[in-house]
Amino acid sequence: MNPTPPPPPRAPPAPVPETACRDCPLRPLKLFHEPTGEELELVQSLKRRERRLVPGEVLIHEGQTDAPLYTLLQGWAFRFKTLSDGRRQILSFLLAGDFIGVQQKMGDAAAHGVETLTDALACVFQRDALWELHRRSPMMGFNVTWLTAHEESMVDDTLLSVGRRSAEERIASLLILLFKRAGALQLDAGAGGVAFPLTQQHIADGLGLSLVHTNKTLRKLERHGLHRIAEGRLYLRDVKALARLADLYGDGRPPPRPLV
Amino acid sequence: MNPTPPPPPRAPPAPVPETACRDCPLRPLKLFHEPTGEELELVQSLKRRERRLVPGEVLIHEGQTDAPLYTLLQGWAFRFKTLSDGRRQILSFLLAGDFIGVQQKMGDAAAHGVETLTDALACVFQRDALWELHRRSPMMGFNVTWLTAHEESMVDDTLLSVGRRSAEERIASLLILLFKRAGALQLDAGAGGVAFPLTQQHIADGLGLSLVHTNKTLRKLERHGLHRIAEGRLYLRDVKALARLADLYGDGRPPPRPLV
DNA sequence: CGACGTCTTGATTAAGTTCAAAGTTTGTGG
DNA sequence: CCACAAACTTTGAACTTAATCAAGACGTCG
Repeated sequence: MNPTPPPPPRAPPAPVPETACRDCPLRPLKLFHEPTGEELELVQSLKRRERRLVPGEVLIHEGQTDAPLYTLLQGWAFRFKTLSDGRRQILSFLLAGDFIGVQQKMGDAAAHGVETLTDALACVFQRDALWELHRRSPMMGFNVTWLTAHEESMVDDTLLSVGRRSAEERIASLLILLFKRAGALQLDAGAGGVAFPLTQQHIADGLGLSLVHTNKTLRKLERHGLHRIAEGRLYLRDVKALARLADLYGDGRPPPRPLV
Repeated sequence: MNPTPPPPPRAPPAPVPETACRDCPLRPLKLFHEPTGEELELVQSLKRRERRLVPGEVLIHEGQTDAPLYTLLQGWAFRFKTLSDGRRQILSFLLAGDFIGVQQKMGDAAAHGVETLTDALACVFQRDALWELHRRSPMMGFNVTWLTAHEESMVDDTLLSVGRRSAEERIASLLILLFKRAGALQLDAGAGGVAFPLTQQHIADGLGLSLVHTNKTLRKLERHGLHRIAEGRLYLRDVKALARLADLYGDGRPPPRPLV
């Protein structure tokens, strides 16, 4: 079917100074709820350390039993599952502000792996942070539920794509969705495109397509002037046409969401 | 691509006596956590009423903005999304004990529809029950997060299937998974098979396949003696072979989970 | 330079879709 | 209890999309 080569290994990260939650680089983005001082303190108290990662580094191994909780502070990553013969499906892409590891419910084995696409920085929380969050702040607990539900609805979208959209449609919708997410995180909106660290293999694995067919479809859309990917950036040339292809409805800015 | 005919309409349900949470028919199944008296009272206080449903009835419409929260007490249902030309993807199947509606985050439009497969009974909760649950019982809030994460991990599994498994493999894994879930809910284990209300169209829509190909693949597996579906029941004849096909690992009983 | 990872393209093949048509089961009303 | 309609299942045949196979081009890094 569709095996995927093993991820590229690289040198381990060097130690770095820590960021205080109150100085979290993500807060100024007004993409998130304004936390109270108490909430900030609570999160800070649960944060164990930071972890700096290089591209292709595995944050959580499939089947790992003791994975901690993370919040991605910088960079891109993705969640994935693999079949025993190597076929891989990327379940979702993770960007700054995404919460990682709620799925491996309590002491259970991680049902999916997490790997970085770029250099990245992640907050590491102690294993019982999830419970502490709920126990000590119902609001933060509620936020975690919200984030988890939000994450699920992104997987729902992908499942719709992979199950029912053609290759062209899948790619169009992925490009639009990632463009929006990445755009929301960078100060200057879409003008000069957004950073786009995926290889075609990642796109293929995220959409249930083969590498070759992904390439051909991507080229076709590009030839028709719908988009362009160059030097690690994505430019949408004809959002209308892409949206039409993708059969995407909603377009409003995403509502503010919690940050843990 | 793959349009789906509209769901069959039927007469509206008649009013019925309500069930008290403390007499919840699901509790005895020891499939769920043992709730404290307080928790039971809390849930009871948030429960508004019950809703009895016939097969093919829509519990939540795609895009509906004021959908309440439900817990499915009896029967089967499924969550789905539809493309504007009618192609439909079933996102997950819902069985007794499943919590419905967490995804439509707070006052937002439901991103997916929910429809029954059988006669069903659902507990209806007031709209702010999600928050009340968190606020008044961190443990119940935590349970909601757990359930949401669990639900996501089921979608993850389906995405792996639809993205990377062949038709045979997809069907094998769906049959096994549903067999386990349904089996866990009926007192007598798999001996005589489990109730199985899906039509081939539902299987197709759940696996991203066409109806015709689903039928052919199903027949093939049946001819090879792997399973049998008859009179609305599913019998697994060769679980080993099915599991091998599906490339399924874990087999232990599912851990007890919360019931809200 | 050579090795490796990524992208690109053409040719061939296979899995799955679409079309068409019967056959079967189930529910309804007379 | 029968007749009929509707929904569901089954099968064959033609067609299409996407996978697989095979090479080559390009770029980066040691």
